[in-house]
Amino acid sequence: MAAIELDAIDRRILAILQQQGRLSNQEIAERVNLSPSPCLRRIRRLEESGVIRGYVALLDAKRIGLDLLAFVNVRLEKRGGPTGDSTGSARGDVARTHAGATHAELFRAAVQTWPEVVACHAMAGEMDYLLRVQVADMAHFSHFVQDVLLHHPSVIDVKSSFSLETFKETTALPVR
Amino acid sequence: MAAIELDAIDRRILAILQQQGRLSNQEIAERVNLSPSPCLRRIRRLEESGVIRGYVALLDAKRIGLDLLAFVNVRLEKRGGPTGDSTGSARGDVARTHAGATHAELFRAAVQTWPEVVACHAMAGEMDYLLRVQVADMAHFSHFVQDVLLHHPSVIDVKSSFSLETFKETTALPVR
DNA sequence: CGTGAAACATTAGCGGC
DNA sequence: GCCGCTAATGTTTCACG
Repeated sequence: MAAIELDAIDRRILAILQQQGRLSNQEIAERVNLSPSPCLRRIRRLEESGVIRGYVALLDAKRIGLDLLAFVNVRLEKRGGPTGDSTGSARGDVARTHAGATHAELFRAAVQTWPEVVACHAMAGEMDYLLRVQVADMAHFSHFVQDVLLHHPSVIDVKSSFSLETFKETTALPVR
Repeated sequence: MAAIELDAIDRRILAILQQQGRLSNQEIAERVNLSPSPCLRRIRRLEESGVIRGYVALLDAKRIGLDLLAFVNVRLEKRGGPTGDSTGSARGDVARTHAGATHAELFRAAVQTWPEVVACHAMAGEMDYLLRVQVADMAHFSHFVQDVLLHHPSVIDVKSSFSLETFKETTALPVR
């Protein structure tokens, strides 16, 4: 996680690849005024250092039938595992079952397995987790909240907000 | 925006490209048990139909010094443009200045120019917009809120929440 | 950093199922 | 319609100056 030194050319390469991740090395080299080999060496260095995490295709959610985007705030049980005894823990106990998992650990593991949850952040403030949920329609969303989320033993309650329209959505981070 | 018919092979191709957007067509063809040409034809069809919006490199925010992720709820003025007379509008007026821009339009245009705002959604419910803001540290965030966001004539007030940790974050949508 | 050559990938045309 | 072959063209990659 050491901060990697980036010069002006590296930043231009990153800006380009954040917009068009499948450009050929030749094309990139041309745009940054380098010949293909040093350009490729820079790209490999950015990949190996972890600055570039990977390359992905972005899909159009509406065109694959995912018309509903919701943000769901989730509050979890704070003490005791779902099966274990939750009362009588000593002060400062991290809540664990005898299986050794806290509510937070169980919830985070479950989140990984739910494909409609595309992002999950632990939040400062009153709500524990913020989920970004992408589903086909309100019927699917309702099913997800009632039968999946609220069914999970660690979840106390949820509050949902719905996106009416997305005006900006980019994976490109500002590279200064 | 017509829904495109996707068969099982199309869905496998999409699943692969959502994970590894720079795989060669040959490699993808092998994984879906097709020869390169029909595989490429399918990919081109998915690109041209707009199911695949594009290809991007994903960067590691921490490695480029962006350590703070915030979600900002923004409430806007509802009536009147920022310079025009806002009182005495007939009922049902969409609030416009004589320049012809509503508060919402001005705000949405401004959002496009702010690189730290990586997403902006119009939300149902009490808050008008949800922004995802990616910055280096609290000093930058504070500057952004005080001098940029609150300085904008259409913004009434903002509420910020901070991500402590991100447990899941994927651009891959479930392709059923 | 750049050059060049070998290895590899893409893509259009055509025949077959 | 959709698949797969072939062959020409373009791209990546690496040893070396």
